[in-house]
Amino acid sequence: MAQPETKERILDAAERLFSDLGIRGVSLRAITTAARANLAAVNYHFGSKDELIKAVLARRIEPVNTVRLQRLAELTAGDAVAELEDVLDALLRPAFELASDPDAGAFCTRLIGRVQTEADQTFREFCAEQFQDVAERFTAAIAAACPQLEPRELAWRFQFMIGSMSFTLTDALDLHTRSGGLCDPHDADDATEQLVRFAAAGFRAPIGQKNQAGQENTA
Amino acid sequence: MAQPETKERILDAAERLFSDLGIRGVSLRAITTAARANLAAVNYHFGSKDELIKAVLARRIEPVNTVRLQRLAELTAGDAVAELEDVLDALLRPAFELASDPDAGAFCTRLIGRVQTEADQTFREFCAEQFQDVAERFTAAIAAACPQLEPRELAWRFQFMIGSMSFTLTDALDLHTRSGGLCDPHDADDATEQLVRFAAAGFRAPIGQKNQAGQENTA
DNA sequence: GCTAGGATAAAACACTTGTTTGAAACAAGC
DNA sequence: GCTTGTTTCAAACAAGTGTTTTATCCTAGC
Repeated sequence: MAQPETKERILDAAERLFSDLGIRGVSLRAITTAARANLAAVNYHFGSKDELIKAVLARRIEPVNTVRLQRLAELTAGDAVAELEDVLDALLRPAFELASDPDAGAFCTRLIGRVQTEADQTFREFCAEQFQDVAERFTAAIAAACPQLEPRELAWRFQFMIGSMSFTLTDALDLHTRSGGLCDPHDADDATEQLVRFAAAGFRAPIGQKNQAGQENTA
Repeated sequence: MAQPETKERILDAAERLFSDLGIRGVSLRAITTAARANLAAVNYHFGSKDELIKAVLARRIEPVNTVRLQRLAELTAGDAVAELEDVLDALLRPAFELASDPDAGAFCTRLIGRVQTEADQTFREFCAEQFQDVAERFTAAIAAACPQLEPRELAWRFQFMIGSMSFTLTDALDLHTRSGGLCDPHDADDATEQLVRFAAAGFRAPIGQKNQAGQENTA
């Protein structure tokens, strides 16, 4: 084997291009050119473009989810009930830390966040599968930390929190310039603490009286 | 003019297909076939595929933003300071109501939510432009309703709320089945009230003591 | 030195893409 | 009836797509 770098050069280039132009907006020729590799290298090393995409995603998602579950396991060791803020921190911080990684962070989280809402069912499901276990365990931990929270509200609010995270990871709406430089989504500590505080308050919000169809709410 | 329906049939078909397969994942041939129109009809009526996409987006976004601003104007008439929940309701409900529209709702909001995070800069900017005015006015109204909220926290939390909304509108993570049928993102009343309550609590959350880089937070 | 086998290279493959063309169909105006 | 302008249609266009093929390079192993 001459240099095992080619495979990784392709992964890096693909990751970067995907995050800029979207999964379907990047051709193999663009990837191989950026990676200084031959066009056929992708099919040789990965089999197909779809397999390359999955490899790009898995390379980043797996470590993040591993850290998440590890931190959660520490928090709930010995049947302890973890503090809500700590649970949320364990879920959110690994993602934002990846985003602040100067190497590939910005690229790949923009990509991951994007794939979750992207049209292509193939990769949305691929990511959802990878996330399912994490979602279930953290939902349970949040439920334990908020015993008064109804399952319905828990599901809603979990959805909102993941949406906040995902949206911020994609750099959508360009928070940095929109805030006049006040907020930096790539500051992992700040982003995590801001969202932990926001979401924790949301989870602890009182439940509405009416549980079915409702009229206008006027405070 | 034989039947002015062709143009709208194309818009409808495009909207539906875009929401299912993504903007770039749909060919003009697929659109015109679904619309029972000739391939050349798109270029004839809209000029190009890009212009068709913008037309699809604008047709739905404009009315929603109009309603939003109208409702906000009513709330703040006479320099009144609106209640936070009412401001959030005015921003969120029109979007979720569109999503619950049995005609085109589900399709187009999935599309709109998706475009915000989609890679293609062209249409992300197009949507951001349409949303900028709304964002500025509602940010100001929220600031007025939460006088104690620092601009930095306000910007973060506004981002989180829009992310929650966008993510839910796209049907990401499939909340409906994930919650075992408990939550229905297409129930406009429920979705609005759930997010209003969640976000309002988030906006009212206390601000962290430390404003720069932080160590682990242990409650 | 020579040879196997993994890695790279250039070229062609069959196919889809958005767009354009030129003719046909159609309604309305005089 | 003829013309006018709008709309529809089938066909072709040039360009770009993922994939496959065939040959060449290069390094290890003997």
